[in-house]
Amino acid sequence: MSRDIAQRHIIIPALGEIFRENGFAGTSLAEITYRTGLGKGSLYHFFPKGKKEMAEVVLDDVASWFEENVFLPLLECKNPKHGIQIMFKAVDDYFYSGERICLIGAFSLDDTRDQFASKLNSYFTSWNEALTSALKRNGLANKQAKDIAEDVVASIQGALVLARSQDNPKVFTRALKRLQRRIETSIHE
Amino acid sequence: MSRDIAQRHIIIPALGEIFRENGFAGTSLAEITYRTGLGKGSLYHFFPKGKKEMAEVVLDDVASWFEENVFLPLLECKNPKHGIQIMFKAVDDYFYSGERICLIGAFSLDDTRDQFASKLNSYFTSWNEALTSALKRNGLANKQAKDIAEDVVASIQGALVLARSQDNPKVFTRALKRLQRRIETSIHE
DNA sequence: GTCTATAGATCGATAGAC
DNA sequence: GTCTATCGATCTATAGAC
Repeated sequence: MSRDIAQRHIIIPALGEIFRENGFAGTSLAEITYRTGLGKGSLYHFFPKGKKEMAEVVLDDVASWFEENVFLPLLECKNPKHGIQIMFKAVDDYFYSGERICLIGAFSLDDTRDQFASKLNSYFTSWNEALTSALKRNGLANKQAKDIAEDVVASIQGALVLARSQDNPKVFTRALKRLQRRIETSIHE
Repeated sequence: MSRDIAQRHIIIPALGEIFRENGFAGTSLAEITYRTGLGKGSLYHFFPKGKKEMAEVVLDDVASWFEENVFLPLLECKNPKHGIQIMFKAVDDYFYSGERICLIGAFSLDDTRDQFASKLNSYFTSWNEALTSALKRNGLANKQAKDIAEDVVASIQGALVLARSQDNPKVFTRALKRLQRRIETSIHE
């Protein structure tokens, strides 16, 4: 790995948090300079296309984390019930039990979406498909599996919105428990 | 009503759509000038505190629409099952069956929240409490009513996020139907 | 009340020294 | 590679003519 790429990777987590806090339009290069400790010259050396490229790299980083820690376990776990357990644990960890928002969801709401449409779309599509697959391997019919998967993925997003607006992370953890119970019930009936 | 206040009310819906499309940080006075047809002089005449005051007035407008069309029916409808029906119809109408986002939800996700915290918080709290009340009057126990209400309010937000990210409003209408069925089932068991 | 003109700050991005 | 200096554009907000 070249030093450039290595250096890029070092600041990606910081970039992610800045975009989370301020949104895409609300994030300035001045703040990125301040928070990363890198001057604009360095930033443009690593990200020649500027702020948009920084966001793209962050979105790719989020997607690959979920690929590895959520979608793959759902798709490949030998015991699909265990795959779903892994998903809920990973989701709880990733969103700091409700104290962190979903960058993909946030970018989806305003016209920021149009600049990153395919990345945002494929994130949720992959999640939906992976969870549907795990549910079907648990014995659910195709239609019901799709129904529950969409419900779960949407509910997680909604719970993050609600937890933020109420400044109460427990809204999120309560939702996760509800969803786990709902899946358990569906599988066992 | 003074002419100032009347004139203010005329442009509030336009302001709302602009903030919905661009977010708070992404909305410029230049675009507001262009879309409303009012010069900056006029805008600052009606909203002396500028962009922030415009957003506050829009948020109040959203809140009062929901008070009248969603929360009050839930709280006061003689037949609480009918109140819930009214809620789902109003929600479907308000969000244009999934083609419109929730401004309150969008403002909640990034640091915009901190500027409007109490308005965002009370919107969701009121919704939650009104729906909980209707569910209890349908015979549900307090705990279960609170549980379902939080689930429904969060799921609606999440479905709006998902519908936008997938550019597919049907994700939203499917979610509304799921939630209606879920409530029906809870009440009748 | 509504406009134009513009202040003063900040924006994203670039240039060039080192 | 990283910095400082700076460009031109755009930002919010104000001033003042009408």
